[in-house]
Amino acid sequence: MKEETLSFFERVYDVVRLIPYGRVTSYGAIARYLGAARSARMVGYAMNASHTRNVPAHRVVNRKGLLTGKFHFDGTKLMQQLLENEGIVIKDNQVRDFESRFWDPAVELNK
DNA sequence: TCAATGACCTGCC
DNA sequence: GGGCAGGCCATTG
Repeated sequence: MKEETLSFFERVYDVVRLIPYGRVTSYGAIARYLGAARSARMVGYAMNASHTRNVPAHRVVNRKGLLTGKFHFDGTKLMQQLLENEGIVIKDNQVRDFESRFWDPAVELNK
């Protein structure tokens, strides 16, 4: 396997894996939870490498609830199908009731 | 080592 | 209210 020195990616993967079923979070939320709110871009970049890891990146969307990374999946509809499979409604590549489905690790994990 | 990129976010016009 | 640009941090070439 690969133990590339506990990089930020591992932290992101860990949080993403903790996302409950039927819930979604944003890059900024994870970044903020990791203490790098200004590194939201890094979170997205980490997901780019998530392909080599068992990480449900489809549960991670941008601040607007838009499936920005759907293009990076095997199929553009794969991400949407995965979310819908979890009970999440997708409208125009956007998560419906995103605020209701939003899962903030900084709050849920700190509870 | 330096430079450029990146599935973003916030602020300003 | 909507659209545009810049900034930040880490990884890779």
